[in-house]
Amino acid sequence: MFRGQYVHSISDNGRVSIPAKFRELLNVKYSSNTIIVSMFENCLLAYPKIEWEKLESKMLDLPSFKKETVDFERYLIGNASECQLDSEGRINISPVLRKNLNFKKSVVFVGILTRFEIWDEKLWEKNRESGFKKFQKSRDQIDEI
Amino acid sequence: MFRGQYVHSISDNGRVSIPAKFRELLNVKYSSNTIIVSMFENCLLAYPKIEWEKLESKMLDLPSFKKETVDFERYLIGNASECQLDSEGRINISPVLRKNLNFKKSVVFVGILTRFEIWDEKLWEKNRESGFKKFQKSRDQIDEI
DNA sequence: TCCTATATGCCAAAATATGACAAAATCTGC
DNA sequence: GCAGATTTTGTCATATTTTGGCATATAGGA
Repeated sequence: MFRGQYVHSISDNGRVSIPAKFRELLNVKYSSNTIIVSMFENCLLAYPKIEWEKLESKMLDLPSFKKETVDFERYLIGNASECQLDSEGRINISPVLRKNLNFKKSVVFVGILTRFEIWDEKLWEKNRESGFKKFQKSRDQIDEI
Repeated sequence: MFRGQYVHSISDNGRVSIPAKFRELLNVKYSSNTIIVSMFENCLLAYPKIEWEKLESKMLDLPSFKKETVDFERYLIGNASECQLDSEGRINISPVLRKNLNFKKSVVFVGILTRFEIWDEKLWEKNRESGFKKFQKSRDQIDEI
């Protein structure tokens, strides 16, 4: 499972290396070094290809011209890109995504079970306080655990 | 699958190159460099020929005198045109379509699984905020995922 | 038929992505 | 705390993609 936080720097042309722990998981558990990166709220969202394809196959069954489908897919698929890790475990993040999320010098990788997020470091730091508050609030909503 | 966003500039006479990633998919998966381009909401909608034909055959099954069918088909089929990519992977967009959609300097290609959209960049940027809101809303509607 | 506007083909420059290598930084076991 | 191993980062060369320019072809309108 993806877990924990790692801060990495990102080069001028958008290259950034995936944490070694995450790479190992991709190798061992998913036997693949392909991930799909898309946008979410204020951060990138990355899935191992197999996990992502589960999502896509569900989307293919949706009525393709219905407004909700289009809005959903235009955002989630329209911002997605497939990345192969290179020989040193790096990926490229497209100019569009970097611009949207205001990626500057460093980014934070946040592991979340079957996926991980990528945040601009500054924004991540800024949200730390409110993140804690949101966590406190969420505790009361989550009855299943 | 078509995924992600690419910004390309469009020449004065309406020539624009299809993103390399999309071209590769056309080659590898569809073994064809023919696409069908039609109009959609504020943007163009493009399908590989095979996908377009699937769509057409589904339409043939619709009740052909029903008002919704006629309205739907008249718009989607009536605006469609077939394009071959040239040797550098470019297509031409007719003056009529460019005028309708107000295509100026740059356009954005948005991959959506079996098809892709083409937007005027300015308009796409203007809609980014509301696009995110629509995505947030649609998440609640799409309970399969 | 000729003229104009648009479409097409070809070439090459500019911009961008990719791959390989090595230096720097960090982690690990002792 | 140290030595060796691993990980992360920076740099440069190369390949690919995108763009612009120009010449030619084609079609439609006067």
